[in-house]
Amino acid sequence: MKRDDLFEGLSEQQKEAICYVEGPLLVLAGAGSGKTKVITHKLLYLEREEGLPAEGILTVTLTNRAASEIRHTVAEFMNGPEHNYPIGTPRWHCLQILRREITALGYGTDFVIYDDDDREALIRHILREFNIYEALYKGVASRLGYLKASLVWPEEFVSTGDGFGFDEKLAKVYVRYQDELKRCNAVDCDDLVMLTVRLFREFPEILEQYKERYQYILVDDFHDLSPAEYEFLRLLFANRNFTVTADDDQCIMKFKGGESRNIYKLEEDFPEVRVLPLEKNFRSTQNIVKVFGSVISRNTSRKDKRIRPLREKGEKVFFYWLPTEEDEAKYVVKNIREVYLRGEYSYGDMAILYRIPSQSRTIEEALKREKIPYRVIGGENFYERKEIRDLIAYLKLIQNPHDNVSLRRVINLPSRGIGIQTLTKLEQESKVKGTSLYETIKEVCSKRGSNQPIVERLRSFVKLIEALRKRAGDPVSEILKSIMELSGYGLNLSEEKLQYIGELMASTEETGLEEFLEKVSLMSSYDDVCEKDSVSLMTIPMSRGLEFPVVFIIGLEEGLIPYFKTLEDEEGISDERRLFYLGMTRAKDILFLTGAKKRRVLSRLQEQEPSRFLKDIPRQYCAWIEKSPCHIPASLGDGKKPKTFRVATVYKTGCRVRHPKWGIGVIRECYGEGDEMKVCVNFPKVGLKRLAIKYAQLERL
DNA sequence: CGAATTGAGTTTTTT
DNA sequence: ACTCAATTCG
Repeated sequence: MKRDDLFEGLSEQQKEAICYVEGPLLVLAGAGSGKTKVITHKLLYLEREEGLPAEGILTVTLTNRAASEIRHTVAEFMNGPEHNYPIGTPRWHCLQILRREITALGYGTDFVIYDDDDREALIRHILREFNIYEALYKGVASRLGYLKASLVWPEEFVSTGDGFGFDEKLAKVYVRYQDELKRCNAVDCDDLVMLTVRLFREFPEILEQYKERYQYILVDDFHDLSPAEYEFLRLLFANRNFTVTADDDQCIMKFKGGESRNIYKLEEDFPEVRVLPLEKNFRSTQNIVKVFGSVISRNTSRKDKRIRPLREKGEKVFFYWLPTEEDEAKYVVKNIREVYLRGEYSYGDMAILYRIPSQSRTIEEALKREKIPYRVIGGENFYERKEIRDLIAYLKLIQNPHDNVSLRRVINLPSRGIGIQTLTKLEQESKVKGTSLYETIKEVCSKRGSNQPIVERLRSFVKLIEALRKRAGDPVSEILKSIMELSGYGLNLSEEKLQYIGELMASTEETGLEEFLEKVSLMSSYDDVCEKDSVSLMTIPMSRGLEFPVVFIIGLEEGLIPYFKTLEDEEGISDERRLFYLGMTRAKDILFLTGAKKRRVLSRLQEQEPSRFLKDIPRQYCAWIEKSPCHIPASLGDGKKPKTFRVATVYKTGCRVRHPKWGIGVIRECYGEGDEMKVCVNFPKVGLKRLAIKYAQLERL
């Protein structure tokens, strides 16, 4: 492949960013300016032109999705299969390092990873033990996560705590929690980064080794890294060969100290860093750029950047203000249909974005009614289902029987007659002896003479786990089968749940146990977004890094955007504005904004005010339509002629028909009446066809 | 010990 | 309105 291919279609600024290798580089990139492209192509450039081995280039992304996209593009350019080059999220990289080096910190290399659920379970257990109001566990969990992401170790927190009340208790819980993890040979998700930093700090020779290995470092979405992740990279940055891309306007992860902290910190830590702006917006039409540009410009304390639209004016941005949320849903669906019938876009090109997950319900109902295919991204995660998590707990226990959290989860699943009383006794004993629960149970069982029924039950449980552990080397699907057979789990499970389990088995195929557990625990909402031809629904943060030709943002009301919980300080409003901005920047061609006057919030009907952010939008770029009881006349402007489609008696737009030759298709448009009616039908394999009902032998489905 | 009923708390976003 | 957890009864 030629060098030119690498630069095809790139702006001068992008090329410059790619070729600059003389020192650290910070690419300040506006939305839609192709910053991920810079990262990907720079990786290829370094490999091809600078002669660096691809294994020696550390590439960091924020999401697994972004990582696999880069991996995929790289493979494409190299005309080869996908390699396991070091491309991944900070956690993924840290995990790779810890698997090799963690013994230095006193853990075993076969440590398990606790996900958020496990963490919560453990915290609840500790709270109960400390006699702290157990319902606080959620708050405690998030505080602990925050502390860890901020790189505050338990012992540090004990000394910095203000010494009274809640923080003191929290410190105690934190210490205990961390101890317990180590005793179970487990790390939680935040530990991955925190422990790697500790490893690098305490063992400089290990850090040296990795600095040598990674000759160049590429970081995408640098602005959203946690302090711990920043520190992890800063340590590796020491040889000063790195490129990071950042946009403070898109920063939506809030960590202490404000939005562009990472960017300022980087400039502080590496004063020689070169800053290169990326200002051209390739993605959105002029109107859209003008609209989101004027919204974000109201934020103070941001790095000044221009965004220059490259594209044509495009369609105006639509705004609808409607009486109720049901009307809003209807309008959205109606417009989806209209845009779809115009023929340029398919359902997969459209996305509906909202602030909180519960907003999806009304929209979903409307879409269902109209039979429009859709998918909710990041909704019910497959791996969050109870039955799946139960089985995963079994798997974790097989890998590491000292994992108390998983043991507590499965010991009475299915019911083995081992209840809380027994468990409490066992826990007391194991606390005295300082052994894991599993060891304690084994000990109890080995005592001869005790033939109480309860001991018998424990024995059969141990027997089960031992038998399963013998299969630990099998592929996961085999292990799962054994679990089902030997444990009797699933004997009285619903057909539906069994089906999910079947799906789980099918999805694991030949994967090994360790590999599988790692994949699961690092996964968040990893859904491939653009695969099927259906409308995507998701929260705005979920949409980060994606783009869609047609975007709807719903619920543009005070209390929702900006969300009422964030209204306390100026900082919160800025965060919300960035969030709104992020959502709008996802749109390529058409952007719809909607809001409703009446909405159900927490089961009560509420009167809503239009979002304050709407005031920042200059009307000349919009078609502004307010249909509310207060009858504010729509601002005139040319708007778009409302496209109405004739609804025929028998054949309607959107319905499915079968043609003898072309098979099944969808009617996109109808013309004329009665006998004279003609329809425009889209056949998946053949394309758009115009047919007269009179002659074509169509069959309505 | 397990099932059923009642009651409380809950919806901000993510790795 | 809905989900999750605790309590009480069998």
